[in-house]
Amino acid sequence: MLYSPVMLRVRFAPSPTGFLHVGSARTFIFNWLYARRNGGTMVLRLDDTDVERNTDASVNSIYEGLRWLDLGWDEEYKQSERLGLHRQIAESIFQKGLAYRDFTPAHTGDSERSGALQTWLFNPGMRELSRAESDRRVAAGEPFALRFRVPRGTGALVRFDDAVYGEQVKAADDIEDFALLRSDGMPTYHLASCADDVDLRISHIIRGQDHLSNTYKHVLIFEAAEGKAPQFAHLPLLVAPDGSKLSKRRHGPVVSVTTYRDAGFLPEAFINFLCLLGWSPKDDREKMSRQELTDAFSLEGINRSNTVVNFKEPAATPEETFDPKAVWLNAEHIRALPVEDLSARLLPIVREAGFQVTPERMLKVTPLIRERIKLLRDVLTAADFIFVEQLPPYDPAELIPQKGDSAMALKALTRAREVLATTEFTHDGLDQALRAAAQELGIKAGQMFQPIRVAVCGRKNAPPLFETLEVLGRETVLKRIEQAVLEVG
RNA sequence: GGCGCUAUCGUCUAGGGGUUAGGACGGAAGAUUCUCAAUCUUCAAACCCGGGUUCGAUUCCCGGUAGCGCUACCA
Repeated sequence: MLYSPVMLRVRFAPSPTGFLHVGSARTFIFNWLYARRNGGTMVLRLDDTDVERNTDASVNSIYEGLRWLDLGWDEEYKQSERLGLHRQIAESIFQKGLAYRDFTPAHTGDSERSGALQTWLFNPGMRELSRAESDRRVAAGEPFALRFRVPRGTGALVRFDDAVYGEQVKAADDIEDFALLRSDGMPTYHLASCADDVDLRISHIIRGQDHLSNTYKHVLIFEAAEGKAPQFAHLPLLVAPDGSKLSKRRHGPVVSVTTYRDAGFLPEAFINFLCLLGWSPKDDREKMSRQELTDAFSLEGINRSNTVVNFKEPAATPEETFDPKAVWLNAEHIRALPVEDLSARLLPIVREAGFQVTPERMLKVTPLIRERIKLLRDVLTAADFIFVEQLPPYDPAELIPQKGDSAMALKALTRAREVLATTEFTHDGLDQALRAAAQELGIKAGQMFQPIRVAVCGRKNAPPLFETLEVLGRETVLKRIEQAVLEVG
C-alpha cells in the first residue's frame, strides 16, 4: 500500500433536503476522482443538522443517485450523530474567548436582513458583555446564540489559498459575527461542517463556489479550533441556460440525477458529461472512460466561471430535454460498450415495458440498434417491431417504393413472399436472393427493399434489412408480408 | 446597499503579448450504405466595453458593464 506524505482525505457532504441534483453529483464525482487519483480516502457525510428541512426520502434519493453513479466511497458519517463533538468544539472556542453569547431574540427567516439594504455585523451590546454578566443571564435561563468574535478595527485580514480561485483575502471588518450555536443549542452549518472536517481529518475541501465567501468564516473556525485550515478548491457553479441557478422548482426534473438514469443514460456517460462541465483535460479528448478520467483529473484543470447545463426549459421530447452533448456522449458510450454488456443493460428496460424477451434474443437484437439509439430507453422505439406480436397499424402508402406505385409494391411483396419462403435466412442468403429478385422484376434494389422493410417493421426508417429479417425469422416475416400484400391489394 | 467571484463561437472548452484564435456538441451542405443511424468531408459561428502598459494586446493592469455568489440562530 502506498502512503502519501500527508493523508489525503476528501468528503462529499450533501444536506438531505431534496433529491441528488446534478451539481451535487458533479461535486461528488470531482471529490471521488481526486481521491482516487491521489490514493486518498473518500468520505460521505450527510450534513443533516437542519432538522426542519431534512427528510428520509431525501436521504434515500441521495443514496439512490450515488448508487447509480456506482463510484462508491470509503467512509460514511451522519452529522446529526456527532452533535456532541460540535458543541465541544464550540465550547472550546468560547473558552478561548473567540466566541461570545448573544442574547438577542432570534431573527430566523428575517427577510429584511438577507437581501439586505445595509450591512449587519453584530448585535449591539452583546459583544462587550462581561463574562460575569453573560454567565448570570445563562443562569437565569435566558436563551442565547453563540457567535464568533470576529476581530474588529484591527485591520486583520483573513486569507486562504484556493486551488481553483487562487489567493483569497478579505478584511475581517467585512465579516459579520456569524453564529456557531443556535439558541436551541444546535450547531449551525458553519460550525458543524468545520468541526466535522477537523475531526475527520479532511485534508481537501472540494465544493461548490457558492461557499467561496463562506470560506473566510470557515477559516476563522478552523484556526480557532485547531490552528490550520485544510486546502480548499471551489468548483464553478452549474447554472441553467438563462444563467439562473439550477432549481427543481424552476427547471423541473432535469436537475435530478435519477431523471438521467430513468431516461436511459449510462452512468459512465453521465459522469463523463459532468466532468466536462467546468473541467478540462487540456487536450482534445471528450469521450473518456472512468479510468481515463481518473488518470487525467487534476485541480488545475478546473475552470472559474459558471457553466451552463444546456437543457431545454420545459422540454418537448425526452431526448430534447437534455444537454445535446450529454446525449451525444451517451450515444458514444453506448457504441463503445461490448454487445453483451449493452444487451444486458437493455434487457431490463425492454422487460419492464412488458415484452417477454430472453437474454439470448436480446443479444441478437442489440447489434441492430446499437448505432441507432442515444439513450437506453430508445430501444423501445428502435426495436419495438421486433418484440411485438402484432405490428401496430401503418399507412399502406408507406409500402410504395420511391418512384414506384402500388402495383410495384404489390409485385415486390408477392415476389418476396415466394423467395423468402425458401431462401436461407442468413444475411448473405437474403442479400443474394432479394437482389436477384429485384433484378428479375426489373426494379432497383431499393425499390424491392422498401416495401419489405415497411411490411416487416411497420415504418420506413429501420435497421438494415437483411439483419432484421434474420433476427425476425421466416415465420414472422412471411406473416407480415402476407398482411402487407392484403393492404396493398 | 455591502463584500466577493467571473467574462473566448448558441453551448462545453483549448490557448495565450505577435496564432488563419484550436477542438467538441449542436446547426447547414455534401459523400457513402437498401431506409434510418453510424462514418467521412466541407461551411457558418467567439476573444463584453473603455482606458493604460507595450513596437504590438483577445492575453497583463485599471475602470465600466453584465452575470453569479455570499450578506440567516438555512445548508
